[in-house]
Amino acid sequence: MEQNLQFQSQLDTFLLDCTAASGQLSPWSSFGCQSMFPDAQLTFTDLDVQSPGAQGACLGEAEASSSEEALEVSKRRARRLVTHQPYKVQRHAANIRERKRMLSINSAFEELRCHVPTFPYEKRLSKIDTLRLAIAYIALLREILMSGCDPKSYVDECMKNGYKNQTNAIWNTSGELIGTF
DNA sequence: TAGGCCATCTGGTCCT
DNA sequence: AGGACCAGATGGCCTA
Repeated sequence: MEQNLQFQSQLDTFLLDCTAASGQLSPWSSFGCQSMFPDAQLTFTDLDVQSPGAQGACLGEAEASSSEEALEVSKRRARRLVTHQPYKVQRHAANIRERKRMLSINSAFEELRCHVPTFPYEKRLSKIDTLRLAIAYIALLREILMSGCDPKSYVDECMKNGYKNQTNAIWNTSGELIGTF
């Protein structure tokens, strides 16, 4: 946990440094991420052409059926074009924020993994397995509470008979849920 | 080699 | 206006 905080603060400092670097784009791509813009001198027009997302957006815009929609789309585009001088800088800052956001989500997943029981030999739970197992685990705990039985004997009983909760998900600590929620 | 998982980038939308 | 959140696209890595 403490390591986490330390890492977070180091990351914050680093990210701020990158952003503050005289408004220039930092060479983030050299830090292991695959930048869509290997050339930092790309113009906005280049971005429009090269970005797959932008292509999709343009496609969607082209598909706007009604004239009102088309008008709204072109207005939106114009607004974008007008405010684009700092577009690259804004986009880069947004990317940094997004990475930070994903990091915080991932650290929350790590924390959740610590609370979901697995066997030591099991490989690291994926995100989706972590969520599903957490749901099943909570359901099990709830059932133990509702039963009023001794938790250990309840679990022993489950192990003996094969656990099947009320949502039809079969409890399996290897991260595989047989059946559906 | 295909499929699963993941990180990253991106544009859109909503909220403050 | 700017930030948070989201979902789609893409490419890398790993494993069966």
